[in-house]
Amino acid sequence: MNRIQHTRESLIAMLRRHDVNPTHQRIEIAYALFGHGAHLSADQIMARVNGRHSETSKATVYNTLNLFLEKQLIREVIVDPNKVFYDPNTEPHYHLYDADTGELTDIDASEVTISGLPQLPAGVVTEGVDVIVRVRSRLR
Amino acid sequence: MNRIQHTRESLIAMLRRHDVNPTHQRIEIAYALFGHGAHLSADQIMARVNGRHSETSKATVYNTLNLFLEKQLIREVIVDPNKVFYDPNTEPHYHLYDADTGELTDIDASEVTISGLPQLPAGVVTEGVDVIVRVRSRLR
DNA sequence: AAGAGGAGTTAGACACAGTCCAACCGTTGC
DNA sequence: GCAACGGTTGGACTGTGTCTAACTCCTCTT
Repeated sequence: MNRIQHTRESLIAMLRRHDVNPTHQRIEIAYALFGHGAHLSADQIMARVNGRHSETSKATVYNTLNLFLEKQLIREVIVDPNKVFYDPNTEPHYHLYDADTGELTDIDASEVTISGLPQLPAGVVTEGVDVIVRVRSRLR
Repeated sequence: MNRIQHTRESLIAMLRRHDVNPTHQRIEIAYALFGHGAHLSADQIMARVNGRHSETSKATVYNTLNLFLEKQLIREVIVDPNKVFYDPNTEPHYHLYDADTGELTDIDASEVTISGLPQLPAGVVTEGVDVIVRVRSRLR
């Protein structure tokens, strides 16, 4: 996995490239998301951003995440009924979800091929194909 | 698509086969789910069951859906961040989700092949593979 | 027939993710 | 200095889903 080193400057440049005004809070949130390549939920991001003292409000976190989504900086991963994960990796790839630990891992798309998907009706545009491999680690 | 005709008796038999005590409410909910082959959310099921007069409480609907899940009568489909769909079809198959209409359609699994999924770590058991083709019908 | 017991159901309170809104803040331009 | 505007904020609000303690219904026993 190619982990990129993100400096404050490279993050700002990235925001600018995606037409996002780099404010203090947005840089903090971008740092939380891109700093570690992990998949985080909104509340985990809040916790990271407000680590020492509370600095950024819940509204801003949600506003920013939705802005990042819109501007295609990040991706939404819907695997758990009670929280959405945000994925800093926008390259096409798939996911492995462990329902017991709640951990979400990437699967490289280049290794996987899907064939035989049906023709879509006219006027319909594909947004993407999500593949989620669901596993359990704990015995039951 | 093979649509099966469900009589009250066949539903009761089905519940029994899956080790579920067939009470009045459970039969009603099973009827709502299996009567039409559609994917419904909990509130849609509530609306169907309580069509004329309110008969079944929210708690019972959720209890029953979770019981059905546990007993493998139905499957959960997580595609929308703010509601879970319940799928009466437990055969392996995939889904097409239209984010604009909120409609969820089946894709026959026999036509689709996925190859190249990575080896899983030891002690981890695959629960299933979800494939969701996300589309938009509305122009933006 | 009466009562005990257990499974199932219920209303309503609750938990929690996410949205909305109106007030506020900070920067820029004049 | 001050207007304007984008961004942020707390707090109220919404909607799914869970919890709980009381209640109903059915069956079994005597």
